[in-house]
Amino acid sequence: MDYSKLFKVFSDNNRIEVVKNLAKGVCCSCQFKEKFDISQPTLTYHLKMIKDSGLAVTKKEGTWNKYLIDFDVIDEMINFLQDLKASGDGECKC
Amino acid sequence: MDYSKLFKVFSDNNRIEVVKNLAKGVCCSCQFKEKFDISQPTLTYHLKMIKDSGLAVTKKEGTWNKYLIDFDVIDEMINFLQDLKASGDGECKC
DNA sequence: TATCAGTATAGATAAATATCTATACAAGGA
DNA sequence: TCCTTGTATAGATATTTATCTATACTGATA
Repeated sequence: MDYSKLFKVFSDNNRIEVVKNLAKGVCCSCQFKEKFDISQPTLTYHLKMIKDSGLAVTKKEGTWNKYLIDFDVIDEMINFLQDLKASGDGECKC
Repeated sequence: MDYSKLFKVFSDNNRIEVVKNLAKGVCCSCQFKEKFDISQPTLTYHLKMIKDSGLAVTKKEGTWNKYLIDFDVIDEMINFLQDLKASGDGECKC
């Protein structure tokens, strides 16, 4: 699990919005076009990045290519952050 | 709260390691030097970025500048991801 | 089969990023 | 007050990123 790749998805505000929409079930590019002020190739670029990180999977249905969030991966991110919290108490050990 | 800035902190593997160390209470730069193969100015650059995101605060003690993780901010990130999960069921609504 | 709609790739580019070396600043101690 | 140590800034640079336009590919349908 490459956490840097995963967290990088959320390092861009356009991508955060794309992911939020995917999570809500907006899975077709056609629906994004109305919502964002970015070109179709740029949207494809972001979707590919989200897919490559492991956060989404694709399902081809005829002409449409559906992107679906893998909620287990979000859980892994949450676990990562919770482990980080549990690893210390914030006190300096110097 | 600028989530893109916050998540960007974790988009670089060196920074992830720095944050992990900070969380464990390794708060002085001197201790990082032995652990990482990066120069002192590069480490300062990463620490500044972590601070600017809000994930850490600094406390000057004489010559030393201590960096301390704000665990509440990690909680906010966890909440963000949990809200994302709660926002849908992964089913396509097209 | 020719066309159309949806999607992806190629190529270009401006901006951001991660890194370095050299230098400056700041606080404590000889 | 000068030196040392810890830290930050300046300036340079190679790489990565986000974005675009133009083009290609892929299925469905007339």
